[in-house]
Amino acid sequence: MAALVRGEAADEAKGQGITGVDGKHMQIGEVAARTELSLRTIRHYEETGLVTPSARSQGGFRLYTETDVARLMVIRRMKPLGFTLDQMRDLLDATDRLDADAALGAEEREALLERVRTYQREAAAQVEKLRVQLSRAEDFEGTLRAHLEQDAQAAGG
Amino acid sequence: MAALVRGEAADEAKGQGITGVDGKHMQIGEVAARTELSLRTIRHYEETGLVTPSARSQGGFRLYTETDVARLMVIRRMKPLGFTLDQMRDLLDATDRLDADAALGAEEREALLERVRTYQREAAAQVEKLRVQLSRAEDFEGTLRAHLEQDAQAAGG
DNA sequence: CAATAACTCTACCCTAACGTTAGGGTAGAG
DNA sequence: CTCTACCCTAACGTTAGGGTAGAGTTATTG
Repeated sequence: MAALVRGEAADEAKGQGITGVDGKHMQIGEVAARTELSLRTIRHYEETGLVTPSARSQGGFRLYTETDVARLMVIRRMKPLGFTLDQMRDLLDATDRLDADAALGAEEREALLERVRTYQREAAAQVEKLRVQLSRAEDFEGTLRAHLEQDAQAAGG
Repeated sequence: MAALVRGEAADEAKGQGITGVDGKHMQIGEVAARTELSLRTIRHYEETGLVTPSARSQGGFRLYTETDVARLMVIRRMKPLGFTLDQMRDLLDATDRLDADAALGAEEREALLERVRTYQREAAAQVEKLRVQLSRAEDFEGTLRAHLEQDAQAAGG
């Protein structure tokens, strides 16, 4: 099991001031606090089929498990890679099915793997882009600071 | 002069297969190639008042100078910092006016400097965010690769 | 059993920064 | 002319949410 998304750590939750409706499920607000994602974002992820809450309350409140939260965390890590939500859904689907392991035709299995490999390559490429962006940003920030210092000189001298 | 945007390097341009309509101006396509920005993006920057081409041809083609290109390059470096186009316009306005140097009331001058300083602080903060994102991205990419390797094992063993 | 605070729901409109057509004009070579 | 390679405007589409309204739900307290 090398699941991208792992859950079932509900035990740990109890001890932490977590209001857990029934100790196993939590409402969207708590999930938002823990993932640092907005309510709107989390709902949006559901709208686009990225993360569906494991349950709903009688009154219709979304109820999430630790697994759901873990999945959201994965998505949060993916975000900087610039994937669209659709791509993320696609990738998570693939890894989910690979992890379900069980009985997959060798052919289907290979197809899934190839899909994941493609994303991995794209991810690597994006990491490179991020590096470039970071250095450009640093560069700019430096220029800006230099500009200020130099300008302060102009004023003082 | 520590201008954020510098131009007037038209000399260097001549030697480089640049079609320069009249040696001093170039059309949008060439600008796009040199800045690695899309035509749409460049036009959009004009729509929002970020970079106005220095001239137009008889027929209405946008004509850019080296200075314009330099300005676009600055913007490109700013992009990863997550500023909005409005903020960039604002900042470029400020630095432009500071560089025009000449006669600025000490008061106005200080106001401009403070504006720039604010952006500089925000830039620094964003650089930090970018670092976090980069590390999250690397992290994810690594996880994904590990996942694949591990999965290859599962298949082989 | 209210009442109430705190939270959540759906539905819908709004935004930024472009992408993407569609339909048409321009520059310059042959 | 006519071709080809560019360029133009106008306008709607897309992505990833933000914000708000109006109404319902849960948990708590008297």
